[in-house]
Amino acid sequence: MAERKGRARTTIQSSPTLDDVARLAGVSTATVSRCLNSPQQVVEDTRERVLAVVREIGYAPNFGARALAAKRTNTIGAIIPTMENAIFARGLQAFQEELGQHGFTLLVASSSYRPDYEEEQIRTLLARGADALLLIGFHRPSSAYAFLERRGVPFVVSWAYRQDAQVRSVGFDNRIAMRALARRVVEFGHKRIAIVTAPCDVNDRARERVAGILEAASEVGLDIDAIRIEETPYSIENGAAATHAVLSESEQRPTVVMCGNDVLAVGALRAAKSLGLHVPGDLSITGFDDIELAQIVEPCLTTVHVPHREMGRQAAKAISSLLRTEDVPQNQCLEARVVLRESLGPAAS
Amino acid sequence: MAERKGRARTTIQSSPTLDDVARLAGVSTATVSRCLNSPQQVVEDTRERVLAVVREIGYAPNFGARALAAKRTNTIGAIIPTMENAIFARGLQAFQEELGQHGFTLLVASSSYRPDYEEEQIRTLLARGADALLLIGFHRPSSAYAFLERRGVPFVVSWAYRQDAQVRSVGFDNRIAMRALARRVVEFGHKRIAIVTAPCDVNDRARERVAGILEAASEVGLDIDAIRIEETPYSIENGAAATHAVLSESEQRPTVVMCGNDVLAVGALRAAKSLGLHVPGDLSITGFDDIELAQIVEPCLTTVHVPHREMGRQAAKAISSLLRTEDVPQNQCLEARVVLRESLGPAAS
DNA sequence: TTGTAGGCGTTATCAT
DNA sequence: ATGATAACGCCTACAA
Repeated sequence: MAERKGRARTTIQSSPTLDDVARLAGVSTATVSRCLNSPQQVVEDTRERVLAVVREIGYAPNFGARALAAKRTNTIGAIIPTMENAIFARGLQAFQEELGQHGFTLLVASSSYRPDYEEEQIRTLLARGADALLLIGFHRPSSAYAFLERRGVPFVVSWAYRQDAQVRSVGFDNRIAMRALARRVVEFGHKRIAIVTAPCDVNDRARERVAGILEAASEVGLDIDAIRIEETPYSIENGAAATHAVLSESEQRPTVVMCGNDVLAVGALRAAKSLGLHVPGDLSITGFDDIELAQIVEPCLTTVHVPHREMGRQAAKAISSLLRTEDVPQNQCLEARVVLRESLGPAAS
Repeated sequence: MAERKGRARTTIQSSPTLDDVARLAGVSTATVSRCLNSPQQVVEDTRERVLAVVREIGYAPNFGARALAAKRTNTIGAIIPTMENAIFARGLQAFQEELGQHGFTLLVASSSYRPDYEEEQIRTLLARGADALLLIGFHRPSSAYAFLERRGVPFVVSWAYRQDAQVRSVGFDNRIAMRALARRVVEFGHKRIAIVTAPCDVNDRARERVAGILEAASEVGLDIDAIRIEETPYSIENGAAATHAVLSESEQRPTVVMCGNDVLAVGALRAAKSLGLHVPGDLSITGFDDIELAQIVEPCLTTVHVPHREMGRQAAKAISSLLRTEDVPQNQCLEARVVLRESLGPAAS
């Protein structure tokens, strides 16, 4: 059954190679290669002839062979914790656009927020020829850093920042940004704060954000130990569940739930709604990231605006100069600023 | 400046190779290769010794070299129109998961909804060693199809369906799905329909959906030519702008705006709000896709639920069997069903 | 079961 | 300006 239809498989014809082009153009493979890689080295006459053949037969250089021979690919690898929600989408898009400007191609992999898996992905991307890597955050086994060092792989950390000259970073200070938001929250009179965050053990951004909240709280003399911290992976569902737990189990209901990012905050919003709580009348909710979602939900989320696009762009520039030149680019700390919207209001009595 | 810090660059040490492993394990490269690719061919004793070395020095096979020698990569390429919003995210995720089960890796590229660019991406992915491709929709230059055929590249079209045995497809019938929704719309008494859709010239899914609406409309004797069709690329902003135009410029305001997908519909919702129109009291709005967003906005979107995950999974299975076996997989038409939610109500007077 | 050796498509170093 | 030719790292007949 379905014998006829399979016929196409029998006419398989593999891609044209440099040799094919060379033969058809009556030159050597070396010349064809030069036409493609350093056109100025070959006289216009032959060049045009060669390129005509290239177009005609639809020749495209074999990437693997090229990588093998040239030992570079102009490909940059990026390993992000998740592709499932929009958290990294905008930044990565900008990263890619800027890389394109510099003649690089992007290869993306996802680590599912698991450092061990990230290490595997690092190997995979390098095996695939990545010339350099973009990594998210600082937290990873020292074996991973050792590996990168041993191989001499240039890499840049983003979505976080430290002065640290050993590890290049282009990002923002998660602790300071979240602290700024928390300060606004306490200014609104909130004294009973709950935190819904991603698991902190393997996620330095989450950890820093929580630290920022605690810092602001202790600045105004709140009891740190009374602050309930609920950890759950980033997702709307999880945010709702965690918030639900926080709201229904506490003896003294918190007046504000500060979430580790907007995705969790949207979940928190949903939980509040399902409990019949009005936001921000009965309960305030805050997020982090300022992704598109933050302005779509109702009420709009008070959050921290992260300059995703700028960050992606600068990270690309850093990597590009790391690869092209000898002067090491500066670490960059971008500004993430608080955005007050409807979901934060005065503390309910 | 920054001389000291650059030192690490000088200790560059390239990746270990098969040769290294072979030498350290005291066997030939062939044996190492076998340990990795067909372990059962080598006796347990040597195998363990070899694998120990592999782990110890952190060997990872060079992908390009492997592709060059083996002429297959177990890599599947997917070219999707956009990564900017969630439209393809869920399906692609499932596609990837299922591919993983079958031992394949996914490589993604984006065509930005431009067929010419897609053709370039096809070449790129093949040059990078993709063994097969996943493409979205049927519309592309015949040159692209010719190219695929000439090269004998197995590929599957998804997000759309045709009986057509020449082109394998795993998807759903966009026209019929949207027609079903449109029938519900007219049942609600709507007679003045407006359509906000992605540009139809290069997008067969968009075209089919519009056709579905027109079909349902003419079934009940509505004047097709009176239906305003606004074309704009998928984005919330664009959806809002197009809807704004439709609502403010029409002499007779439509009672329902049917959008080509949920993203546009969310924009439409925003436009309605900014004009002070209550949804669905003053105006009904419908979407397509049933992405997460559809249930987050207020009011929730009436839309067509596309079985994204199932589609991704089945597409992966189809490609896998296309690659592994000789029997050609059946084309599959999945069901996309209408989901009634708050944004659709009886026609306003 | 294991080793030997040729070749995959490019780039880059020499010559010419 | 162009042409030979030796790598690049791996796979896979084929031989032993």
